[in-house]
Amino acid sequence: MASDQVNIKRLAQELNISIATVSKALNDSYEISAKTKNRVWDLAKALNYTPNPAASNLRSHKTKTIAVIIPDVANNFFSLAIKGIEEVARIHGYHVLIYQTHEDTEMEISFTNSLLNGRVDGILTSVSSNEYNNDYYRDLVKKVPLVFFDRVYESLQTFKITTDDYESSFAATQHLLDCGCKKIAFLFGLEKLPAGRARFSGYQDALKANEIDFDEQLILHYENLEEQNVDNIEQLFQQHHPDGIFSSIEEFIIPTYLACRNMSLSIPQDVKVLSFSNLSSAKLLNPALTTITQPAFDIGHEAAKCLFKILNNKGFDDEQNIVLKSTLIKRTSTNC
Amino acid sequence: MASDQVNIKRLAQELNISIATVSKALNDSYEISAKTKNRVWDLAKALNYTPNPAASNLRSHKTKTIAVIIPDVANNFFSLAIKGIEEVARIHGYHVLIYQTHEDTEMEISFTNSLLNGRVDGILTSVSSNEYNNDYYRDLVKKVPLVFFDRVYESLQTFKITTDDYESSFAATQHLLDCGCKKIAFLFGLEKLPAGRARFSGYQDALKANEIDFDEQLILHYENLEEQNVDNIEQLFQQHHPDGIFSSIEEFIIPTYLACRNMSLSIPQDVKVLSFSNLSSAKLLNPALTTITQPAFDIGHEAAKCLFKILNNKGFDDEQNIVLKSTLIKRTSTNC
DNA sequence: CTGTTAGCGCGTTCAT
DNA sequence: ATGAACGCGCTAACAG
Repeated sequence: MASDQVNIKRLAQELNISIATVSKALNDSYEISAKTKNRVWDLAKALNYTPNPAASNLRSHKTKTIAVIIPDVANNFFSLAIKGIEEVARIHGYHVLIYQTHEDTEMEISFTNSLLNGRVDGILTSVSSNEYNNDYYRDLVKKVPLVFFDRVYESLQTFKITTDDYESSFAATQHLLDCGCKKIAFLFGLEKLPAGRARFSGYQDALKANEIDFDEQLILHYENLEEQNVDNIEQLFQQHHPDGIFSSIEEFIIPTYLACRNMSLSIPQDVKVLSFSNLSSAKLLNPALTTITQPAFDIGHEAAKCLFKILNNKGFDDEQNIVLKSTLIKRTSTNC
Repeated sequence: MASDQVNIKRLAQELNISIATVSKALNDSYEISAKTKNRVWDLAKALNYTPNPAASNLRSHKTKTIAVIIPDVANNFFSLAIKGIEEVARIHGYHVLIYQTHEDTEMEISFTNSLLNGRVDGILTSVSSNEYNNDYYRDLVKKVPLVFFDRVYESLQTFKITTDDYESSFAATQHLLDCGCKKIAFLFGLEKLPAGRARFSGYQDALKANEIDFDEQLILHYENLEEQNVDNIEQLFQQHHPDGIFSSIEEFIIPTYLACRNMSLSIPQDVKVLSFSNLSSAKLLNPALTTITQPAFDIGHEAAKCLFKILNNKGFDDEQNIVLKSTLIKRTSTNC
């Protein structure tokens, strides 16, 4: 291991000047002569000097690091969002810490708390699926620069980057109706979060706008077990014969396909399927699947930009709420 | 912001004991009385004390942080690997920094260099696609605990976690032959890395074992532009009429599908397709697609475990080379 | 068992 | 324009 770490002390010794001078020179202080600066810079480069981050953090209370807290890295939406975040962070010379909560609220809070002692300059977070921690976050935003993205608590007046869940959900439902669907089932996920509820409202209101009665029976709630979802969907088909499926989360797609296969229902002839999805392989999905795709990368990008705005302005008392647009991607020649 | 950061000094004052005593008590030193320890712990808990990481890093030269350097986060393989890494890190109480190189060698080196000043205790890396930096890494492994995973330099005698690329590629080719293919095209990616070359060798040797002449014309090299790949594949079909496609990287799947669609070739009737892939939505792919799937999560898991073994033993001079098995997942009732 | 002291590497006074 | 001295928060050596 490098026992001969090069630090400003070493530079100072080699140049026969004081540590303070080296420090100032490295920071391009106006009170150092050009000549000295050059000597310092040259040697620093020659010796491959880089400042010790722990030491400068301790002094300056800046870590050049942000944290991203999300439910799951191996999720198309979040991995794309991270990509966006990482890109912005890199431009600002920042480092990015990743934490996944696995939808576990306690883990989420535990991670977050572990970041409050100055480990990071700011946090980007996409909360787990419930609002139990509303009070927690209300306090938290006073302690650390924090930007919520995608999964937010609506009741919190802070920085939030979201998508137009209501509008896109409305449009999606309208699309299914336009395609001739009369009985559209709604596969419900993220029920405890604004995003999930907004998607549900969009669905309901689109039905209303088309003077179609809302039918509680056509609503299916997400279960954590995949087989259970398949069973539930099959049962839904058997009992209520929907001619359209609108899934509010990506996790329902596979169960829907499996259920249809099991029941020999073909898509989109027998039933039209539309789902929220960020599957990178969406192009390959059965061409009958129309999707609503969120701009995951852009959300990460915007969220990070927002955080850096806060970090630079030092003032993070003013709320900001950015809403990005999702895209309805139609897959078939029949447009359904 | 919390200007009233609670530190050991504060604890010491409130308890009327010395800073050193508090420090020792917090670290459960044997030389502190149970009574004092409890007083300290209670107050620490009450005040929500957590040690300042920068300060303890500076002192102890331990950061409780590791870095992961990969080409791209939003890639099914790497996001799963990160998931595995993150899990192991969490168990050890470590933090995880993420960097993506976008296959850019300079960025890769720049990131890596930025980590050599004590920002992290160790690095997990999956190199970009060339061996230009062989010398660089040969020096690097002496400076910092480093584990390579998936994309490695074979010539480096260090810690490497890889998969059985040659064997699985051989098996895949054999599978296509068993399915009746006579002319199998090979879509070549990662050519400059051992993984890519091993996949190619597996293909070649399987042909040889079946006494089929290798035909240079059936090899297609990956281009960065998707449309270009589509064109190339179409041309391949037009000129050489392969009855099987073996893609050594996931990135060829979509172009292959598009080319087949454009040429009205149906899979697997007209042409059998087999590809390396970690697409999470693989289940949904055209059921004609058989895949070789790498244990991405396990690779991350093993790589991280390996790194922690190094960190704990302090001795990272002994090489270690773990090879995990990939899985051939058949999709159709016809097994092709 | 507890306290005093020193220093990790850096940045920031304040003198000179 | 340069340097001496202090302290960020913590740990570890050494006293007592």
